[in-house]
Amino acid sequence: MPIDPPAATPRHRTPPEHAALAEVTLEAALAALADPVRLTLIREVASAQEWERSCGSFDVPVRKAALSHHFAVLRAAGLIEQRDAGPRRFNRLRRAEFDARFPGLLDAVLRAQDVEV
Amino acid sequence: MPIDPPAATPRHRTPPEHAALAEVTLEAALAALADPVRLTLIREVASAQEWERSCGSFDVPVRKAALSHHFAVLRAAGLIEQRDAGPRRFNRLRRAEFDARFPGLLDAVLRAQDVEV
DNA sequence: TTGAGTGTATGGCAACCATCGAACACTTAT
DNA sequence: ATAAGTGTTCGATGGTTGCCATACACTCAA
Repeated sequence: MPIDPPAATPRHRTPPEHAALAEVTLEAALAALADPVRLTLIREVASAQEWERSCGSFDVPVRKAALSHHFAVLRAAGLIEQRDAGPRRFNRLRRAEFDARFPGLLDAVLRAQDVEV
Repeated sequence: MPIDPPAATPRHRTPPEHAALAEVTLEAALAALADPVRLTLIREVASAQEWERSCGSFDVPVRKAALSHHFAVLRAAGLIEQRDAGPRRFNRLRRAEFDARFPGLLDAVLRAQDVEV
């Protein structure tokens, strides 16, 4: 593996990669949603403005390394898009695109009520 | 645990237990659907008559022990109901009940098209 | 330049899950 | 009684996953 030459101009963080929805399988989409932490993330980002929430602004009981992993899974499933702004990474739900790929799935998940205890 | 007394009349196999839909969590439902073998089972049982397909009649690339496990997961997720008839165990999709618990979810999953290769 | 803030990458670990072979239980037919 | 067919349970195994701590990379402000 070649070594990067020192950058003459200040390097920028490599922007996150996003999945093409056409290549997301149903199984991957369901697996991404079948996790309590990721479900919380999706619900919160769904109920916020686009690009409003940065990755660290979510109240989930995991450390930031695990959180970063969960966001990578959500990106790979085509569920969220991320954009860097300064030191933070902001999120939006890819609702229209995901709906086009899996019609009704995201709505059904977001509408589902949890059981009363 | 008490020992069963010898049965005077011929004993019957204990019928399968089915989940109460109210107690099925969204996470459990999604996890049950996020497996290729189980997805195949659900699709095939959905496109057949009720009580038409016995457990062994599905064309999935696993042995019967794993198959039995997958059916247990689908039962626990409230997705299928099973009934014994002779030596076989027949299946039906609990479509109406599952729809009432998670409106639109099963339809979205069954409507989802797989990616063309 | 230094430091604080934010997020990612890596390595390790524990828990979970899908699978199998084997043994078992039950039903039906011979 | 025997045998064939169907399905479950058990124990073991290998792979995956979720998590953490640590180290690193980048941005911005002081």
